[in-house]
Amino acid sequence: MTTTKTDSTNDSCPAQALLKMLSGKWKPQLFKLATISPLRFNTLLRQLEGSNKQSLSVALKELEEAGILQKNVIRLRPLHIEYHLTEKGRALTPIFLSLENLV
Amino acid sequence: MTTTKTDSTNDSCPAQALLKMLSGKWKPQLFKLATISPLRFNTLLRQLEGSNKQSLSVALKELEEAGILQKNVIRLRPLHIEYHLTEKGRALTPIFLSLENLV
DNA sequence: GGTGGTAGTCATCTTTTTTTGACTTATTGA
DNA sequence: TCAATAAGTCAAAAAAAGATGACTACCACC
Repeated sequence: MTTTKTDSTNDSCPAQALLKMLSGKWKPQLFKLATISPLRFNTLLRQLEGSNKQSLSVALKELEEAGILQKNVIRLRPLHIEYHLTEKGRALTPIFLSLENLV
Repeated sequence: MTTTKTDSTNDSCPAQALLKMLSGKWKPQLFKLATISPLRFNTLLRQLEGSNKQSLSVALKELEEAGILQKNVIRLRPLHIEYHLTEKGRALTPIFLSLENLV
């Protein structure tokens, strides 16, 4: 069984999944904020007007699954969680900036 | 009427619209194919398995409106139309490739 | 044992995107 | 003028993404 099925959706375009993931609602903002400082859930919820728990939760989880953000639990009084850029996330930063410059 | 409304969706993230546009279904493939040779409608329809007229039509139109592709009418026997990269589209190419290398 | 803060989940509803299939326009060669 | 090919459009349905509001878990302090 060699390659019989032509999966034109993904085969030909490795960037597709990454692009789609990056472009989901709130994701570009989250990524950009993360290049500045680690993210915290309720802070984001207040910061990003019009956002909501569910969407942020999903967005953060997907950025995490894509290996762009990493979750850190911080044992403080009311228990904090911080999301910060991974190495892959940092590698993405200059690409993101050149995209912005193109606009 | 100065800026009263805080449009946090776009203000803070110039790349967002471009990312969203680029990530629509079929768009990354169309872009990538266009970096190789000009695109033709029915050829794409056969080439991209699972695609359909409507989606390709919309995708091509949006890539055109975004200034990435340009439409050329070629007066041949059954009338051909070619979509080719604009300068902006060519500027995007290296960014696209670095995205692919990141995956 | 009740209150308050952080960080969520869950079911449901709404909105946006994508697909389907029938129909349209333009040109040309027989 | 009829058939064939290229390049679409349009209305409707289906699927995916996003929003809403209620609820949960964990800890600490009073």
